[in-house]
Amino acid sequence: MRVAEVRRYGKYIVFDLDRGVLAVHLGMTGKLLFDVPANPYTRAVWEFDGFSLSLEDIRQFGRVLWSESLPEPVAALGPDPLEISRIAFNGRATSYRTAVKGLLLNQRFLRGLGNIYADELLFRARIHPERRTEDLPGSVWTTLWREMKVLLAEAIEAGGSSISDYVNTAGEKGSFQLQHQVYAREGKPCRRCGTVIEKKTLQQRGTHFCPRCQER
DNA sequence: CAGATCACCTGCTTGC
DNA sequence: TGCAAGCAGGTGATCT
Repeated sequence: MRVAEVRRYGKYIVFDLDRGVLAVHLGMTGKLLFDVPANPYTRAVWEFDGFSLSLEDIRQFGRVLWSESLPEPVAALGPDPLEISRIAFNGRATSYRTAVKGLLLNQRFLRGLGNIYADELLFRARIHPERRTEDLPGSVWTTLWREMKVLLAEAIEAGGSSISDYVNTAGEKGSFQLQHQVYAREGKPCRRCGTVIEKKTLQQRGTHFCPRCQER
C-alpha cells in the first residue's frame, strides 16, 4: 500500500492511498507522530518502510475513517476558509439562522474553524458572538471574511495555537497562543480598549469576548 | 428540518 | 493535603 498524497481537509488529515482514502481527525488531544514508542494512549500505528506513524489520543475524540473515496463525513464539509471567495462566503452565510459564533463553528458552513479561531475572529471583526446571523448586514460578512483570511495566515505562520497538547509531527508546539486577543484571557484587560475580557458558555463552548469592542 | 443540547473520554486545575 | 467538581483546540446523536 502506497500513500500517493497527504492533504489537509478542514480538521481532517487525508491520505490518498492506492486503494481508497484514509482520513484522520485529531479531536481535542490527538497527535500524529513519527517513530515514537507505543504508550497507553497509542490508538493506531502505521508501519512504512523505514519509519512508523503513530496516532496518540488521550481523550479518544479523534477518529480514523476509510472509504473507497473521500469518507462521507469528510465530503460533507463546507468550503475551506483559506480558499473561499468573498462572494461565496457572504452567500453561504445568509442561509443560516443562528448565533454567529455557532455558524463559524459549523463545519458544514466552513471546514476548519475551531473554538479558538472563532473567538479570535469575532474579536477582530468586533462582532458579539451572540449576534444573530440573520441580523448581520453584508458589510459585516465582508469584514468577517477579510479578517478570517488575515487571522488564519498569521496563525499558520506562527505554527498554530498550543494550549496544552497540540504539536506538529516534529513534536513542536505552535506559538500563536501568545498572540491571542481574547481566547483564555478572561479577567484580563482587552489589548485594544482595556475593558476586562469576559467568558461565557455558548452552545456548550467557552466563549471569550470584549464586551466593549464587541457590543451586541 | 434547522438549531439547540447531550454524550462521549481522560487528565488537569480549582475550590472547599 | 485530599477530593470532588468543573473544564478542555470537537462533533455525531438525539432532542425540540
